[in-house]
Amino acid sequence: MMGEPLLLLTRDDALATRWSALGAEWSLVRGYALSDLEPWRQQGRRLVLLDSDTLGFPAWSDPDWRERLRSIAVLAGLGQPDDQTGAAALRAGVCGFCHIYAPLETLEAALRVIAAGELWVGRSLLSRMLRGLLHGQSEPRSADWHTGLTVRERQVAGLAAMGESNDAIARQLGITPRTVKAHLSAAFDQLGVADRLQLALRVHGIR
Amino acid sequence: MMGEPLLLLTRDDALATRWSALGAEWSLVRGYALSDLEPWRQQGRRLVLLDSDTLGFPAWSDPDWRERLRSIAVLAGLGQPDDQTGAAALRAGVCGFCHIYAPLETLEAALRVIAAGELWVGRSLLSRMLRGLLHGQSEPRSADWHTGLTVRERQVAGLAAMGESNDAIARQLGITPRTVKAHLSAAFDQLGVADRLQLALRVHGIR
DNA sequence: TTTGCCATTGTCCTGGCGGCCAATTTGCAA
DNA sequence: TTGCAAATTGGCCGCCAGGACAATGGCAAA
Repeated sequence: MMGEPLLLLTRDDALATRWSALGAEWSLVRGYALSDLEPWRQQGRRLVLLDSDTLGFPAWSDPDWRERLRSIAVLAGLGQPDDQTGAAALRAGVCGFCHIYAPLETLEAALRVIAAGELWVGRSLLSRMLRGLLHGQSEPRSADWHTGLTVRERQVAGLAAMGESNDAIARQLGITPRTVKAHLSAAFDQLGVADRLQLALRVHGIR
Repeated sequence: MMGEPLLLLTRDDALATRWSALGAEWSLVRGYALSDLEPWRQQGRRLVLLDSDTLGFPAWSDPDWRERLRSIAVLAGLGQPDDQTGAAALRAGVCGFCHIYAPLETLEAALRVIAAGELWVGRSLLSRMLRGLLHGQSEPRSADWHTGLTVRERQVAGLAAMGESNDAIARQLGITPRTVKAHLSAAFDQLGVADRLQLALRVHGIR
């Protein structure tokens, strides 16, 4: 039950619930704002899991980030782990990033890596970085699958794209399965896809 | 209807049918064996779309490949576009590779690129190459999602992972939807997944 | 030849998914 | 204040997917 302290920084209670299963390996502490980072570091803690989706903080390009993240190991959960955002987050000083709704096994693996002082970078960004090296430029492509979607629709679409069922999504978000279907339908229309598999392919940059 | 000649090299009639839609941009010629490459080059043709799945040709490590592929632009369709296979194919001299059942838009884009003398390399390989550079070694991980699957099951699983419906798969393979379901069920059991979305995530290296 | 794997197809059935029509509440902007 | 957009939920209905149970023919190894 012990383990290194891990700060879960998110305003999304559903997300915090999802992350709470990490308690088996780390001592979880819930945070709600960026200002929680300062005391965390001063207490000698290092590990942080950061939700960049619901937190509504400054842009990654903000130079303040480097100071905020100094000497702490932050894993950033991104709504859309694409090249732009991921690279920006890395430049800002995070030690890694992954999908905001990544499976717990992935989060655990990533946290272990950054806890060991390494970097954890998703395949997506790596691919684009290398493509940029080869071709001299990187195309944004599917980086913005979520444009036109509302916040809630993004959440639902993100979970659906990770293989979650409507009921599971409903439970995690604390809403009715019916509402999940409503948001999903809206996302389908917006993205021009017919079902959740097509949506998943879109979200993950396939086709 | 004109356009640069493109050699479709496959023994899989269903695949050839699928590829036939490329006829809008290129003058398609069907090939059935590796020996068709030789006259193709001698006629001054360059573009080739190669099915490495059903062709049953020598391993990519075979040094003959470089000679066979000399001065022609070959896009290799791989059953499993992973780091091992992709890298080997590139070393063998192909100008690019992609999923054997990649959507036509992807094939078209790839063919245009290699027709222009560029390389077309999937994100998967790039990611792993860079990961190898960062960590000193590359883990096989999800590279072998197809182990334990029969040839037919791989075909079906591959198509399902690209978002095709059972009926669509049946039509493309010339079999009954019922048979597709049989192969899919077998694939589900083998891979330990419950539905086609989970299978897609597995196939594409997510989770 | 027997055994076993693979490909193929059939029917029945259940459950989840997605579409369609409709309603309420809340918060923000004109 | 009067909208308007977003979030929420309800019911109904049709379809496809996947599981259960079962069968046949081909082909290769033992």
